Amino acid sequence: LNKRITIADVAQAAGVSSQTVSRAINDKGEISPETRERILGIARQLGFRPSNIARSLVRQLTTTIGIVIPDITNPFFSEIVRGVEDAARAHAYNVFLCNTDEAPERELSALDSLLDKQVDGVILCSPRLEEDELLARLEEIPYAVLINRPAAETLAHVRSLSFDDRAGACLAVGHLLERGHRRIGFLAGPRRSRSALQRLAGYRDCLASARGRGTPAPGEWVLHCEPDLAGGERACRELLSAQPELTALLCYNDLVAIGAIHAALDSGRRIPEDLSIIGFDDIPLASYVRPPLTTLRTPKREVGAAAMQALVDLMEGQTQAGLPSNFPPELILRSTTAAAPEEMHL
Amino acid sequence: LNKRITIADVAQAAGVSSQTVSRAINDKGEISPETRERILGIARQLGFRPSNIARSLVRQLTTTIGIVIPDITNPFFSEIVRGVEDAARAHAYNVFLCNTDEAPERELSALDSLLDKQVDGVILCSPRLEEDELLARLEEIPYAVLINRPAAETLAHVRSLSFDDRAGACLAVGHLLERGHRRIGFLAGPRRSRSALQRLAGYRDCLASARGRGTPAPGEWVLHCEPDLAGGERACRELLSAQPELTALLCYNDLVAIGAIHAALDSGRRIPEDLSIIGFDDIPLASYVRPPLTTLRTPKREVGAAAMQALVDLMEGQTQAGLPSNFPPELILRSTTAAAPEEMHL
DNA sequence: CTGTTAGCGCCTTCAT
DNA sequence: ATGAAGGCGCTAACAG
Repeated sequence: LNKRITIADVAQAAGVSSQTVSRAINDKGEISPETRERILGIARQLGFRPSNIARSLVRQLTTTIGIVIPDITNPFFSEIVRGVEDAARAHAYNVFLCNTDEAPERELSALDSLLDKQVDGVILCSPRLEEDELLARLEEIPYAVLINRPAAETLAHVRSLSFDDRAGACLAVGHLLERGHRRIGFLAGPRRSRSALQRLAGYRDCLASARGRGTPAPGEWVLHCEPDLAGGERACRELLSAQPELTALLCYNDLVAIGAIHAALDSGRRIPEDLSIIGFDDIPLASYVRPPLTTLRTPKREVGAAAMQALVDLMEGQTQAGLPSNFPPELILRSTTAAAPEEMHL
Repeated sequence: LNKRITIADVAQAAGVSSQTVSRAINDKGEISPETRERILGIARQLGFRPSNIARSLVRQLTTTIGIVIPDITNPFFSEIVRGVEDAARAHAYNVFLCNTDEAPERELSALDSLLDKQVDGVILCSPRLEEDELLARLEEIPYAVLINRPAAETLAHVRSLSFDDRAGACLAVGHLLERGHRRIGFLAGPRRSRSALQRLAGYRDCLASARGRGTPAPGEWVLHCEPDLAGGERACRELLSAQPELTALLCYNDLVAIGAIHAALDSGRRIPEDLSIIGFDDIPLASYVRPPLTTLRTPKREVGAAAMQALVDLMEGQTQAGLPSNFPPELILRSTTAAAPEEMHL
């Protein structure tokens, strides 16, 4: 409709060169305060908005970043994204959101479209890409921060932050062991998820060391599943009917745990009297479910914010020294765990 | 590091003018198929990526849109955003995400930054801006779709989609009335939210008509609250202690309802025997909570997708005829509602 | 302190 | 079917 008004229009109206206008709006030193104010006044009055895309073209910087996650609908990721966006706003960045549904090819095309848009950096959350493909894409990206996936150390423009999933799983298993549980199952989440694998490793290690050397937990106690309510419900039903001797269940995340509670209750088990359940992440709803869920709290927002901060540091060429890169979960005791039923305590 | 490779580089390598390369990558007609293929081959081989920002500068189009919402952490909005993003991807748009925490000034600055980035359009979800400020901003935006806020009909570049909150609230109240409830409270959500006001209107109308002409529900049965778990919990506690005669509670959304269940259970009430509760939205967790929540399902993803489609139609100058703009909720009966206790049924 | 010249990478005329 | 000139809106690098 009404044509875009440019720096040249302002310049003409102010009777100066467009360069002077540029200096005024960019608050560069070399300009007299009076003319600066005068120009700014005229600009405002004309309704002038600098074109970021023109600016980006010359600066080769867009003050834009991308975040790619499996699914914004998952509370775990929406918390991370919130942390990222808050931090991004504080640094005057805008953020592109991309969902991939854990599909590697969607990850690829998300990264492609972000590269096309010339984002200054990207935050990649729980990538499912194969190592070589990930590395290939990472080479094209100016700066990247990976969440829950170690970065090749050779890449100076890439950083990696992780939740300490292994330690978290250990904490959970330790708690159950203390309460006398010995037959502990694990609803393990997606097979391709790194955090699922880490949590599995923590579960295995802790359980094995408690059972004495050379006696790992039976593989039948572990069942992979979709990381959502339906996945947890289905997996719990299946696992409990195959392994009815289990007295406790560690779950990949809170959604899975809540699904599992549902299935266990349906099967006539009482929680926690007959079956203890521990979740992972401590989503806001965890304490509102019945019974309130014992879980491992992961600092989701903090990690999101830290990822953005790391990205900014990377982009500004600052040092990364001293910034934490491994975020330990915290055990939150609520009401889904109790002493093991009919079990010899020590 | 390695300099960006441009259309000119490809042109040189192919021994043609950059114009020809441009024609090749844009698949314009006027070029021989052979040279086109040859150029495309060279481009691929050189790792050429067209610069979207240069392209945007000349075309004055960015294939980018923005969505502004109160909080991505709220499952209601994350579902809408997911619908938007899916549809956007299908149309080759990227989407900027902005959270406002329902703060009008944050809405303003979100819109500002989106305008600076020259998005082609924006989807504004549950805006809290005053009418005049909203209109002022809308004028600067090329195209906009509002969700849950009627647009001024004079604005040809703006469309509006809404959930039929009023009808939904009526449905809920009707269900409760049928079950014999007469003293029905409403945990009404944010005072400034339009959908809260609509739901309140539906609640009032239906209740008043049931109680006979001229006898509206007492104002003390309504309490506004934050639209989250803690808000619902607190408000329920307060409302029940002030109005212990209530036998049913309609809640602004599922989060509030779940918080309310928590508070009601804590106060010693049984649900649904002593108190019936109805939520709004049907978030995924609604059926996993104990007792499973009776609620009104709003088509969140569909509305998100419809909003994006409407925006695309607007941007492409297509007609909007026949597209729905009012989305009715559906009553989902689960286990938090029952017949009113000790009440004369009819 | 201010203005001029150039060019970011691409596409839209218009020629050829 | 292809090329040459010009410009999208802005800023860097020099002048003055």
